[in-house]
Amino acid sequence: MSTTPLPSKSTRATGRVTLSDVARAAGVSPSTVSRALRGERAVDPALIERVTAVSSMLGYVPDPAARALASQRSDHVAILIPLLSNALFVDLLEAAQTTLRAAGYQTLMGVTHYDASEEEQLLREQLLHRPAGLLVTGLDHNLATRKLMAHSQVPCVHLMDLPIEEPEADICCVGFRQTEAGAAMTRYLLDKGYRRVAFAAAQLDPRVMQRLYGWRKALQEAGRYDPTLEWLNPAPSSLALGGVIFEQIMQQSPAVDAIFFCNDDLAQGALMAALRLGISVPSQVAIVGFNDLTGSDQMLPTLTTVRTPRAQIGQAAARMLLSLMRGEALETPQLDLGFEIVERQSS
Amino acid sequence: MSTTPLPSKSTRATGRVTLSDVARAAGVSPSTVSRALRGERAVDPALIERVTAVSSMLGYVPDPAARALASQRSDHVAILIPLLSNALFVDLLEAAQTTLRAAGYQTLMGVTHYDASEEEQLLREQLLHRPAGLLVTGLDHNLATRKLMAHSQVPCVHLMDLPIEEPEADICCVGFRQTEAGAAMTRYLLDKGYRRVAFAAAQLDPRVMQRLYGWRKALQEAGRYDPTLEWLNPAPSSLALGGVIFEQIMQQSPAVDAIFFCNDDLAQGALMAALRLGISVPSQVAIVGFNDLTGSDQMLPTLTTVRTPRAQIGQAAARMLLSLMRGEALETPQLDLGFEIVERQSS
DNA sequence: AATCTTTCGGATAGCGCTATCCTATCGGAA
DNA sequence: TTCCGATAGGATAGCGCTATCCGAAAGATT
Repeated sequence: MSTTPLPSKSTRATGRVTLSDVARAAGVSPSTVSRALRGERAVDPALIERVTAVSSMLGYVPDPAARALASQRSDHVAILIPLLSNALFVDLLEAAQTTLRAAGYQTLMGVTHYDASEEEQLLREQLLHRPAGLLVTGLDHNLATRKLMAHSQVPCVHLMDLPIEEPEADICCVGFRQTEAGAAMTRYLLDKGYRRVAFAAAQLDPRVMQRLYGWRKALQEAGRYDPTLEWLNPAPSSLALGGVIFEQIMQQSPAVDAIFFCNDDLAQGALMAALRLGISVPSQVAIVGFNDLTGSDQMLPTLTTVRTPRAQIGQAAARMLLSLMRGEALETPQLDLGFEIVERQSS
Repeated sequence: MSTTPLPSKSTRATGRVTLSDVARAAGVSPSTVSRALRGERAVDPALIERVTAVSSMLGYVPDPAARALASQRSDHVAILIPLLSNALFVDLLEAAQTTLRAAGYQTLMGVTHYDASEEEQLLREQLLHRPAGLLVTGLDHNLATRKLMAHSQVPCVHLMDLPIEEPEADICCVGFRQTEAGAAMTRYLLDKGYRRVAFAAAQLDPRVMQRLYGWRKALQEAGRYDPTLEWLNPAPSSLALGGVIFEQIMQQSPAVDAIFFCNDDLAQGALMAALRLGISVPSQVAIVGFNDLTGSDQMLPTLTTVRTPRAQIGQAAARMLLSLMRGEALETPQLDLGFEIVERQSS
């Protein structure tokens, strides 16, 4: 007998502690280790303890790739958001990721840039990794995307939006009623005595449009709707654009006494423009925004806005997804986290 | 013979088009398909063409999990950044991710919150997925993290920072000289005639400290250094904090005629505070920032700042990493992308 | 012409884990 | 007591791919 028992055929050893190592050391079969560690089926508590002990003693860590290959499910959760340049989505992302990570999942982020076909392509790429779950922003997706989601059988939670119609049982989402929020802010302004309340928007994604509908509804109900009060710009939202839109409105509709911007960045830009132009806010014109983004409480005057529970939405959606992935039934498939009007100096 | 040739033992069929399917259809061996599709070794061009054709006809897509398991390398690239609440890092992330995605890699993002042990833990989790590459912010990491990186053998590029000493051949990074940038901005202010130039900082990460050193050096060279001009606050950076710090400085050191904030968010907060307090910028005191973040050109007055090439850094780092992952030698392992002083109204 | 290299396709053993089937054991019902 | 279903551990065949080893053919060398 030589020192080398077998030629060993240059086996591709990786030096990793494997499940079989644990099984051997614990004197049980690989199946048992696998089941004990995952809490699958019923395993003798004493065995579970022994396996756990041996496993941590050997420093065993399951290989996600092997697990994914064998089970056809990875430990990834895919998340699709429109932009990273909007703090709203970044907050959503961070909250969701933190929650998912604590549960042992890795986040695969995709940025769609509000482009339906880019969204489709991103989803396709993400599905290759057989994610255990899916978080997507909004309820509007092209047909191919919806088919991919349905066909993949991956549990999915939608962010930010709720179905406009009555609850559909088969769709899970966490958000708030954008239309209500738009209407509520508008009513607040009307209640404060403003009579010509303009609505200024950019980006024009579905949620912005819903806020617009809310504004329209509130004005119509008050008998104060006027189409010339709508200022819609499809360009991406930014502070600079807010300033530009503000100047336009002031020039072309001097009778406007309040402007409801669909997002705080536009409103902040408008506030800066007002300072620059020497237009007094709110005495000459009130300015309000949406989302309560960073800095809105630092403006001069401070900005009245709608506070939206982004972090809570991200976290709640992640939790809901975790439930779905565990196969649990949801008590509330459509979760409305509400909003809050934050009154500050600009109105 | 019945219609079922074999009991088939309920084989775990997944319905997926596999590499073997392609091999069979193309009349070659699996090895050849694998090699042809990956461009590995030398394969007859005619065969490559046939394999490619068959593969796309069948709609074959390689399974990343199987690939990762067999090759011990996934198609993930891990990226570690300190925060998502700072637009700087979000820009970095987006640029890197876009570049990596175009090359077929998925990004695994980790947010360290400037916490060394959280960084270590995140890296550990990411390394489980055997990433093909690694992007990390900064050059400062705790020992365990550095060991993990070295031990893992994963190609790594560092972001934002360059080694202070002369180039070290074995470390790859893309960034600019923070110290130089700090000194350059300070010299700019001195050249403009400002005499008591304060430095105000928060967060105090290594890059902020280097800017501080640059400021010190420039002041010392001009014979104007005074320790009471340093305003260092370890709290997280924010607009609100910028306002607070500004008020403090104005109260306690009224002779200061210029303030160099280590980041634009602080400077923006200071500008808003100045408006609120009726302090005129720059005639009473100049305010300058760093990074040229969104909104700095919209302030009143517009903010003088240092423009840093974040998107370019993210992209260049991703490209560098792609080279490393291909095993190519780098011509410039330490890439200095410079900075630019943007003079606006606030100074 | 004979030998030595390269070059390039094929065969196949894993990579580390889970799903599935089997089997032994143990109560409780008949 | 006998039988049956439930319970829980074990054995093992893949999951889909790549790394490695082979070997035949073609070119290079003497």
